[in-house]
Amino acid sequence: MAVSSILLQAVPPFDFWSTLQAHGWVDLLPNEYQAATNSFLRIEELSSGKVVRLDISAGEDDDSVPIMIEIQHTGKLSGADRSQIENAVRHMLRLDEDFAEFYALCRQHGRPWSEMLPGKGRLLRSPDLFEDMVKVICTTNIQWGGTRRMVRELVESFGSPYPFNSQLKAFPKAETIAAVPFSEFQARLHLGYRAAYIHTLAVHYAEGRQMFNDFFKSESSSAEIKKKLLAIKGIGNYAAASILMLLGCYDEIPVDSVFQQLMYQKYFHQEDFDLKDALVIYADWGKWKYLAYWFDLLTFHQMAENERASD
DNA sequence: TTCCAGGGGTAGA
DNA sequence: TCTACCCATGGA
Repeated sequence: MAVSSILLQAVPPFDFWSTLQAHGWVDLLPNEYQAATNSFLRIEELSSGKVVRLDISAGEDDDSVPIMIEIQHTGKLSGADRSQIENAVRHMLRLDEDFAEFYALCRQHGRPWSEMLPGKGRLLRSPDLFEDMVKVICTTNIQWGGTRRMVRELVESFGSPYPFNSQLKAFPKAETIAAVPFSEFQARLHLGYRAAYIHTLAVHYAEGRQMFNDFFKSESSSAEIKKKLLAIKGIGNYAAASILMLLGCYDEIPVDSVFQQLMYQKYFHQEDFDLKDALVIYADWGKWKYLAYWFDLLTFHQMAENERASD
């Protein structure tokens, strides 16, 4: 086994821990949170075919936050391999996104947003859009434990194994799933009615990867991207808002049971409400609605947790 | 055993 | 645009 390393610099303010913990993505394979070191590992299949293990952690510094990537691999990493790993981690941690405008809005709003510390607000994502789209479909109409199970089944059944520990696998490529007959794909996993959505997505993604990657182009408005997302079977309003967030567009709220529960408990005093009235609550956040809602949700749960602890 | 989850597709109004 | 109904699966 060979070990290499890459050091990145995150421009402050940057909060590594909250980026990992802000939503559940760090707990979905092939990511694995390492609580003892406040880091996470990830098995990544590179374009060169190498399957490597990444251990990603962060240090403390006043001027910049060093992001350390330890890479365990076979043979020698090429320049292209190293570049791909660096870009993947930059993308996952959103090192190139600028949240200054959001932080300024937080300071203008009252609590809880005024307590938003700069550096927070980022939500971890996957290096590849296909992985994030599949994972979002796996969050629909199921509890979180079911999402973790379905993603685990996908990785264990179709992911490329890490050469030094075949128990560890990368997230399956769209091409890999597309090459499996649907009947076999459906039989080997327990995805319910989502099996057809995910298999069809894999086929289309493998055929037209560039079309999906065009979602990242800045000239596409989030409304245009949303329209394209809604045309994909298995993706409705909730999933589209979630995928837009993962793409870096925060202007749509993912209306699901979690959102409804927050509205019911915090804003409508345990009474029925109209969805339009609920969405008005975040209307003045413009293109930052998702982050405003998500921080509201996290702090509401944190306060409830604190109250339980003090009882 | 029943209910429903970090919903979505479809048909019909 | 809105509503009713159906969809697989497994945890609570």
